[in-house]
Amino acid sequence: MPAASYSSLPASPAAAQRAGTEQLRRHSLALVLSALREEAVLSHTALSERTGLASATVTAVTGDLERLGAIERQDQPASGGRGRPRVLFARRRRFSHAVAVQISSDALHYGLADYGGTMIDRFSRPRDIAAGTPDSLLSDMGEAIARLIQRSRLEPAEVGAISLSSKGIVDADGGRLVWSPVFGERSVEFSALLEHWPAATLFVSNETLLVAHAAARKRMAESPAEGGAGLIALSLGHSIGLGIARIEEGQFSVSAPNFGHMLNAVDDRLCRCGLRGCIEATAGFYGILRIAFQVPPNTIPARFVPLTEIEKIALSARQGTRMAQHAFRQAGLALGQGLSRVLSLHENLPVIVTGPGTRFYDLMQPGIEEGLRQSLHVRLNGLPKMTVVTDESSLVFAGHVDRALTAVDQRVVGLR
Amino acid sequence: MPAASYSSLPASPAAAQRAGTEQLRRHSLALVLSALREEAVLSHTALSERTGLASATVTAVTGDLERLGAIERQDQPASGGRGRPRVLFARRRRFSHAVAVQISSDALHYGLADYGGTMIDRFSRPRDIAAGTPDSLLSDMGEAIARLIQRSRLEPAEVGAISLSSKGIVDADGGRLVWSPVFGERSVEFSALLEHWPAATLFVSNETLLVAHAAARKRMAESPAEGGAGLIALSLGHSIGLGIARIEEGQFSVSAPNFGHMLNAVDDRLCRCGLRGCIEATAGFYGILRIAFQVPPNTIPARFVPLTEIEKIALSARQGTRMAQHAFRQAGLALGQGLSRVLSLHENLPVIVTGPGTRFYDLMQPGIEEGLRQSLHVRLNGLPKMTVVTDESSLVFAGHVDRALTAVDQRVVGLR
DNA sequence: ATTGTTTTTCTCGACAGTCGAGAAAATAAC
DNA sequence: GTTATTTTCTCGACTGTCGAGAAAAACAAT
Repeated sequence: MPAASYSSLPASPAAAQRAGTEQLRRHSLALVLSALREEAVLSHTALSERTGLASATVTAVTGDLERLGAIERQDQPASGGRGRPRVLFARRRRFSHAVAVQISSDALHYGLADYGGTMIDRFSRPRDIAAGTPDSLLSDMGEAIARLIQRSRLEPAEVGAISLSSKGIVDADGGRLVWSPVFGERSVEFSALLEHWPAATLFVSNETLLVAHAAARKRMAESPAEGGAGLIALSLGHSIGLGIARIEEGQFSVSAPNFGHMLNAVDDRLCRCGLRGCIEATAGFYGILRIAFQVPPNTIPARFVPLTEIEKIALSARQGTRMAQHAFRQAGLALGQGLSRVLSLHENLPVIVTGPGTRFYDLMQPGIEEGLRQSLHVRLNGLPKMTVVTDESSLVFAGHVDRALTAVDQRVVGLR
Repeated sequence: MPAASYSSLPASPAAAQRAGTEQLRRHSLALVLSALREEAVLSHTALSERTGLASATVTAVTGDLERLGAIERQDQPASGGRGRPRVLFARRRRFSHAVAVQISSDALHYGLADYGGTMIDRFSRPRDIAAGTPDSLLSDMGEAIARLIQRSRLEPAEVGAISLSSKGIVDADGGRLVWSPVFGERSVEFSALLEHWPAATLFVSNETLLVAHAAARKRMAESPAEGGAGLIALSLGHSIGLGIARIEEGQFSVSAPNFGHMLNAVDDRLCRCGLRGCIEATAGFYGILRIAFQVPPNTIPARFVPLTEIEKIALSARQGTRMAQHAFRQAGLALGQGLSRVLSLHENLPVIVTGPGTRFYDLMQPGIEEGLRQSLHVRLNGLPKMTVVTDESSLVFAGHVDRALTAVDQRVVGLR
C-alpha cells in the first residue's frame, strides 16, 4: 500500500477529442472487440453480458463491425438448447495479420498471427553476433519477414502490424533500438522496415516488457474483478530485463525500466555498457561466470556465455563448491537489492521470474531474499510473491500478438 | 525516451460504468469545472473555447452547475466592448471548503480554503516531538481543525474535504500513516478525525507527493499543449522525500515512492528506520551531521537536528573544512545515485528540488551530478534538468487545495 | 428618441447513441 | 401442426451534443 498514488482531472480539455456522442460508439466498438479477444467466439447475449451494453446496442455495434469486416458470424448451428439458435460472432481471421520478431542474441524468431490471435506460421534463424551490423540485421529481417508473408500467401497490405522485441533500451515512439547488448550504442532504426509493408504499424518493445504485458493480460482475463495493482516481470539470462505492468480500473499500462543497468553498488565490476556497478555486471550470466572463476571484476565481459557454462558452475555450486555458490549468492543479492528499489518506487507487486536463468533460481533465491529484506519497504510489506515461469518465449510471443492486435483494434475503432 | 511505456485497452468491460450518454454529460461537467479552476472567472464564450464544447452545450452544462450550486454568475457588468455584455461564471466560493494540515516534525500548519481555491484562514501550532503520541496528535488536530472552522463561522457540513500531509509512508486509501519519522512504525489512524465532519472526504498524502502535484498542475496550466512526461519533486531536509508526477494525455497521476528509505549502499550507516544504508542515512540532515563530525556511522540518529546546526557545517564547508565538504559530497552522491535509479525506472524527468536543504544545494550539487553520471541511463540521456524551488510550504498547500477541490469537483459531477 | 451595429448568449431542430420492452424468429418438444 | 422456449432484432423514448440562427443587451450614430 505505501507508495501512494492517484490520478487527477482531465485538465487539458481541448485535447484531441472529436465530436460528442460518436466517442461513445467508439468506446462500445472497442468493448466488443476486446471481449472477442478474451473469448474467441461469443453470442449476441454473451456479448451483451460481458460488455455491459444493452442488447439493442450490441446489435448496432456488431452490425458496424461486420460492415467493417472485423468480425463475422459463424454459421455453425451450435445446436444447443431449445429456442432460437444463437448467432456466434468471432473476429474475422483474415481481416489483418501481425508479424512478430523476437530478436535475441543468438537467433531471430519470427512468427505470423492472424487477427484471431492464432499463430499460423513461425520459424527461426540463427544469428551470428560477431559478424552482424545494424544494417545487415535490418536486411536479414526484411527478407525473413517477406518470406514469412509469402509462405502464407498474404498481400503486403494484409499485414497490419509488425512487432519487434529485443533486450536493451528501446525508443518505442521512434521505432529505434537505442542501446542493445550486441550493438551497444550503435542504434538500429527499424522504421526503415516499414517501406515494404505500408499498411503496418511498427512496434519496438523491450522483450521483458512484453512478458509483463502478456502476464498482466492473462491475469486480468482470469480474475477480471481483481483490481490487483499489477506485476513485475524479471528476466534472468545473459542480461537482466524487467517489465512493470500496472493495472488500474481495468486498464493496464506497462513500462520497461532500464533495470539491468540500474546502478547497484559502487564496485569495480565492469558491465557490458562500459560502466561499473550495474546489476547486470553481477547478476547477468557473464557476471556470475566472472565471480565464480575469480576473474578480476574489471575484465571486459564475454560477449556471449553459452548456457552450458553456467550449468557447469551451477552443478559445482550444488556439489558444494564455495566460489560457485558465492557467485550465485552475489547475483541474487544484486537482484534482490535492485528489486527492493523497484518495489520502493511502486507498490508491493508480485514478481514473475522468467528467462534461461530460472534454472538457477534455487541457487539465487537466498541472496534475492536477503537483498530484498535490506529495505524498509520490504520490511513493512513483506517479501513480494515470486513465481517462476520457465517458458519465456511463449509469453513474449503472446505479448507481441496482443500488443499488435490491440493496435489493429484501435485502428478499426477509429474508422467510425 | 528509453524507459518505454504505453497503456492498453479497456479489457475489463463491465466495470463500474453507468448508463451510456449520461457519462458524457459528466465529462462535460468536469471539463467546465476544471476550466474554472485554471482560470477563476470565465465567460460563456471563453468556456466554450477552453473546453472545446459547443456554445449550446455550455449553456446546458452551466445551467446544471448553477442549479447544483457549484458555480454562479457574477453580476459585474464587466463593461468592456460594444455588444451584449458577457456573463461571467465563477465557482461559488461558499459551496464547499477544504481543510489542509501540513504535519511536520516541529509544527502543525493548518489552512482553510474555499471552493474558489483561496486561503481564507491559516495558523500554525508548535509540536512537541518528544511528548507526543499518535493519540495526542489526533486530538490536538481535532481541536485545531474545529477552531479553524469556527473562526470562519462555518457549519461542519460545509467542510468538503480534509487533506493531511506528512513526511513518511502513507496508506492513502486507508487514511493511515504507516511509517513516520516521529512515530516510526506506530501508525496513526487519521480516519477517526472524520467523525466530526461527516460531509468531508479525507486525504492523507506524503508531503512531497503534494509538491509534485502542485508543480505538475502549474506546469500544465502554463503550457497545456506540452505532452511533457512529468516531473520529479525532491525534498531535502531532516528526511528525504520524493514525489513523481507523470503527465499523459492531459491527465496526470502522481505517486510518492519510498525514496528516503530506498536502499542506497550496503554500508554501516544506521537510519532512523532501524535499517542501514538508506539514502536518508547519508543525505538527511542527521546523516550529514554524523559524517561531518565523524560520529560512528552506526550511532543512533538524532531525532531532530536544528537547521542552524547544518548551517554551521555548511559555513565551515564553504570555508574549506575538508570533513564538512566531504559530508555534503557524500549526501549529494547518495541523492544522485538514488535519482539515477528513479530515472532508470521512469523517463528522464526534470527534477524540482525543495525543502530546507536547498540552502546547501551548492554544496551537494557536485556529488549529485557525480552520482547521476554513474548510470547508463544518465549517460545516454544526459543529466536531468534540476530546478531549485525554495518555498516548499506554499507548494505543499497548493497541492493540498488542488487535490481536495478536485475531489469535491468529482463529487459534484457525480450528482448528475 | 430612434435606429443601426456589434457582440454575446440563448433557443431550436437535427442528429447520434443508448436503453427497455416487446415483437419476431427459429428451434425442440409434444 | 401446435406450443413452449430461447434468442435476436426492432421500435420508440430519452439523453446528450452540435450548428445555425434568433434574441438580448450594450454602444454609436443620426
